[in-house]
Formats: sequence, C-alpha cells, structure tokens
Amino acid sequence: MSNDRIQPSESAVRAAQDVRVVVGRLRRRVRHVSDADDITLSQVSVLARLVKDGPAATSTLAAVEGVRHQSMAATVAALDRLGLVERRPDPTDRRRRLVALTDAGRARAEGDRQARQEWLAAALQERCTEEERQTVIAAMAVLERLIHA
Amino acid sequence: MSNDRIQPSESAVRAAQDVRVVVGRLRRRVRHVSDADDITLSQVSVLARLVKDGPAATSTLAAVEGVRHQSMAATVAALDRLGLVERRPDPTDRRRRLVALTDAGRARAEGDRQARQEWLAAALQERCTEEERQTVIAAMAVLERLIHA
DNA sequence: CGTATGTCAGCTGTACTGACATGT
DNA sequence: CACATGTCAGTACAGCTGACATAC
Repeated sequence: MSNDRIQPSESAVRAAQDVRVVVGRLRRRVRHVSDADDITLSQVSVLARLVKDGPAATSTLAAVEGVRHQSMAATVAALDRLGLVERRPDPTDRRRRLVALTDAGRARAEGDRQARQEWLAAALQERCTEEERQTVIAAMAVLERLIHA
Repeated sequence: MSNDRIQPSESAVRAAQDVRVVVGRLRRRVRHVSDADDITLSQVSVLARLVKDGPAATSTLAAVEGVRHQSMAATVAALDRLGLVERRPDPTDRRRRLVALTDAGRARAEGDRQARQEWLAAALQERCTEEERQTVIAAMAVLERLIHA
C-alpha cells in the first residue's frame, strides 16, 4: 500500500475507477440505442446546442463542445449535407461562417429530444427515486467542474 | 409542454442531458491524458479485467465489456503484439484461446492504476470535498444499475 | 445439423495533428 | 506582423457488419 507520490484518498481512487468504467459502458449503450436513427451522437449534440444558443461559428461550437475546430467542421459538414443546418457568411467578419438550424434541423432536434434520450430518461424516471436523480445531477456538476480545469 | 408519451420528470430529463454531455467530455479528456502512455483505453480496460477475473476467452471478454467478439479480438491482438497478454489454447475446447496476462502485462496494469487515472483521482482529491466524492460514487452506482438493464 | 468461437476484410464515427489560405 | 477562422489531408482508435473456417 506504499505510494511515493501524492496520496489520494480511497474515495478519490474509487470514484475515478467507477467513473471510467461507467463512462465507457454508458457511451456504448447510448450509441447502440441511437443506431435506430440515422444521425450520429455528435450531430445530435450540435443540433441541441444550436437550439439552445442560436446560430454560432464552427470555432465557437468546437470550443463549447470541447473538440478541435477541425473535428467540429466535419460534424457540421455532415449536418449541412443532410440539410439540417446551413452555413452563411457572417457579414461582420468574413472569416466566419455562421451555422444555423434549418427548419428540418429544428424539427429533427425536437424529435430527438424525446426519441433518442428516451431510454436513459425513461430509465431514470422509472427505475430511480427522485433522490437518486438529484444525486446524478449533482455528480455531473462536480465532474463538469473538474473537466473545465 | 404537452407530451403524449410517458412524462419523465424534469429531473429525469435534466439528468439524462447532463450525463450525455459530461460523458462525452470526460471521455475526450481521459483519452487525451492517456496519450502520455502508449496503450489505449480499451486495452487498459481489458488488462484491468484480466487482473480482476483471471484468464478468459475473447468471447467472454467481449461479453463482459459489452462489445462484439470481433472488436474484442482486435484489442486482444494489440495487447498480444505488445507482449502484455498471451493466448494459449484451451485444452478443454479447441475452439477457444485463453487470454492470460504476461508478467509485463500484470506490471503494466498495476502501474496504470496510478499513472493513467492520476489526473482524475488527483482532481477528485484536490478540488472536491469528501461529500462530493461520495456523491460521484453514488451516482456511478445508480448509472451502473441502469446500464445493466 | 445448428451453435459457438475465432479470424480476416472492410466500413463508419469521432477525434486528433499538421499544413495552408484567408480575413481581422 | 500575429491571431482567428476555416479547409484539406492524413492518422489513430474503437466500434460495427459480413463472410468464412473450425470445433463443439
């Protein structure tokens, strides 16, 4: 049990391990469910963001999602091909192209909120107590804070 | 606010959204940190599993990790190439090849537990209260239960 | 025979890096 | 000039499917 470095508490090590395992499994699980539809997780995430925050530049989207701008560009290009977003020049800065939802994109985003997240939301509803849901929300806030280091 | 289907509570929808966002970000973050080493997340996961459960067939590993056997075969093959596991025939069933840790694999698995998870464990240690860590552990238990539906 | 296990080949999604053009 | 934004090209990882051989 000796350790020459910092000595994280038992709870820190335990929490870190649990998080890693659960994150891996959750991701596969969500992806598998989302296979039913034909757009991808990243795409859903961007649509949801656009609904919430309105039109944005690729760089901005990349920043809020925590990915490189090149990666976000690929996701946005896919959404463009599907006709769910459109990219128009920003009149105030000709480097930028504002990404905005099309009507189809908005409709899709609405539908997804019920369809895609249904399994998790439903599971949280049917198989958890309100207290457990609050625990999950609180834990996500803690992890979010750590991510934004 | 009408909804013709089930009516998940606000907290269920909120929790589901938070989980999705945080899972995505955490995964990218963990992967980035793990770049310092030279083995991948899936590989780490398999090593950890072998430490815990002992030698196993590829199919078995695939089942417990929740992936296709072909996917697991690729991960195991990579570990084999690195000399961290070895595959030997199962005398009782000549279709199977038992995957077992080598000494190097065991050593690597041990080292990883401290090195790779350090950023998260350290963050949980330094920037959280004990109560927050317990919240995270509790939330992971809840999510784990939901995954194993 | 059907089923289980494993291999090989090819595909997709997601993210990365580096190099480059263009506009502020 | 440096910096921000975006595109293109190449790479890596991690999963998938289908087709096939072999063993139970």
